[in-house]
Amino acid sequence: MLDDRKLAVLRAIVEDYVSTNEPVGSKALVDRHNLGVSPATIRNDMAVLEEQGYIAQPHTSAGRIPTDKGYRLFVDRLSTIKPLSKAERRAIETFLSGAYDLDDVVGRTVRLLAQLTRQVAVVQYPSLTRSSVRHVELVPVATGRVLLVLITNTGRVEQRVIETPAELSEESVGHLRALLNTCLDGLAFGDVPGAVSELPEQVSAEERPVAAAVLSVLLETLVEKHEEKVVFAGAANLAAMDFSRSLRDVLEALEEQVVLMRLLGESADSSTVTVRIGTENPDEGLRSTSVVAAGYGVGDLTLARLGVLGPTRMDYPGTMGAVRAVARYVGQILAGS
Amino acid sequence: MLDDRKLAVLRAIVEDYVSTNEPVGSKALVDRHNLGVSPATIRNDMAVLEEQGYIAQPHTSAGRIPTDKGYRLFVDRLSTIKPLSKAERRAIETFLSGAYDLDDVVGRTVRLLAQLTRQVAVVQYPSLTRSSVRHVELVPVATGRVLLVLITNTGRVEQRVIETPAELSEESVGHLRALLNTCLDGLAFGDVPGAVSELPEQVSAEERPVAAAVLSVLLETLVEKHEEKVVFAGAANLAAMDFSRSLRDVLEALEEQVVLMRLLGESADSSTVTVRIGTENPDEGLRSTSVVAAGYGVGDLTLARLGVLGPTRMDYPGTMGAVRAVARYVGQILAGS
DNA sequence: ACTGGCACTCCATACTTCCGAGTGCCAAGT
DNA sequence: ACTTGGCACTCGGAAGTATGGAGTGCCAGT
Repeated sequence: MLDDRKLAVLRAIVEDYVSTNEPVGSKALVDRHNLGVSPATIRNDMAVLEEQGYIAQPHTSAGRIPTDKGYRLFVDRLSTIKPLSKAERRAIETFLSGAYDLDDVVGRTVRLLAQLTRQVAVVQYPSLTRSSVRHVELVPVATGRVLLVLITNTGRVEQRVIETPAELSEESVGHLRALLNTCLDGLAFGDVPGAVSELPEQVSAEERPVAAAVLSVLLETLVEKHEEKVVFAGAANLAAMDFSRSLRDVLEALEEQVVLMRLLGESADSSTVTVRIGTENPDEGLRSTSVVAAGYGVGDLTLARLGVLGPTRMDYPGTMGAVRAVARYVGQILAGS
Repeated sequence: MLDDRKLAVLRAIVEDYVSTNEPVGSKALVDRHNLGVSPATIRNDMAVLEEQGYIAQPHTSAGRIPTDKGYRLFVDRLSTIKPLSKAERRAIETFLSGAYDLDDVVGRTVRLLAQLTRQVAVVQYPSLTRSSVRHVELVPVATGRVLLVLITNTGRVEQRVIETPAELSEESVGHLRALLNTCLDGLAFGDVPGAVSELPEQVSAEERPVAAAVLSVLLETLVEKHEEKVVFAGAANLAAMDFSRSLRDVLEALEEQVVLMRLLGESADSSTVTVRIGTENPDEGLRSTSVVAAGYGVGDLTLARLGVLGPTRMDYPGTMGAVRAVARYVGQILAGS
């Protein structure tokens, strides 16, 4: 169907169009890439490619630009992920190694990725559900109020204020805290509900209503925070891009947590880089953008995802390289802290 | 210098220009506002206003638009803050009252304000320096590592991992924790350094190096977090605005924490609404924007600031009303939680 | 199967024209 | 001393009109 030369032509069109942002014609192609044939031949190939839907012309008598389908083929078969330069790797390392808590790691990562790719970077906080309990803390903050602090093995800290139905003595709190920790320490979050269900029987009758309140909030936290936290950076880079849809739509989409979540996609198991191109994107308003994403985590465990959003006209090999590299480094940082 | 009618003319020009976004001419003025005079008279007044620098014409033979100086006069003397409608007040209340922790309060507030004003909203987290200690928690997370959690009276939680120089027994941690809390509980952050300096003498010799490490990190946290946290929302609304400077500059400025901080300005004592117009703004790149800001806090205590950023061509009375109302409600919410 | 030639299309750009809103100024009116 | 109507003038923006060039499709020739 598509012989080698036609594929080469498609690759050349993608590369040229990405770098120049102008529809590329047959003559320009033979000039810049030394295919050993004449423009006329290329034109025939281009006609075929167009018929198959890989490229299109904005107007009659203009050059061709790749379609989403064209980019897809390019990403799948015609390109290889471009590794970062030494300098870039070093930059990542120095930039990320200074972080001192999870917020800081995520913040630095998202800014780094935005700067590296000159696009919009999106980073998801390590998932609660895939984390495990490192410590539970109960702190009385006022009469009738207790603060629940939940610390995960990834360094994430969640807090919730609990209204206790009954007055609570200092030692009851201590007792409950000890109980919770012995019961939950090291437990994966997914296993917490099961473990928790047996707890109320282990406390005295008078503490039981309080314990119940605490536990219900604890479970609620696990569920609610299941809708994960996502941050982005590099919106300024959007201004330099040119969308067919208005910039406003894209900005709006970015401010919706839910959309951001969907955007990164459900985690593929490993740390492979996934690409979603234009209309492959589920969200209206992001139909003229592409997303390059990867999972990151410690060891084999994928904790969350991060990625980059840009125009479909994007340097895929370079972006994929940056995303992959950053994902790996973040994993290392998390493992080390 | 400027008689009443000239002021009325200026007010009319500002109002018309804000609502139509087109330079306003003498004829349009007399039509829309019933000043009892002829266009020619208005022209004379406009000539004076222009000479004084309150208005300008984009090109010869175009209508006039207000200058920054003109807006300034308008805000100071020609307008009154517009109170919100019943519906808007109710919307604020229902939207904010569902919040369950500080992050949530701030997040809801910033989105609310952006939606209400259709501009970019900026909210600063309650300042640490003006807060006081509600509780200090020490949690051993691994051998040689302790997590320091700091809870403020505003519900803010800070955490830091501390590398302890020596191994630390469970009871040492408990001891240190108790010591810290009795010493610091309820203390304003500004007073913490003084109180802390006497602590090392109260611990046994073997615990002293650990205590020193903990204390140094504690103080460091206070200092570092002095650079406050600021969030913004509503960037999508920027797209609808028209800047003389490029949108990119504005977006870039917004992503700089430092700039955002400066943008809200040093806190005026009370909750009065302050306005900074165009070139009054310290930052390059925000020279064509105006900022409407106010402090918020509990009772008389101003904890932080929040505000709105938009084009100089802005509905000042309405925006000031929204900012003032939201600031008050947030104060109430914080006081109640 | 490839190539050179050729007629054709059509977008961008630049140049012109033209209209009207708006101005400044002046002399006359109150 | 203001205010007003009149008038000539300016200038930006819209609409219309070339013009050129890049690119195409097709065809006949190698």
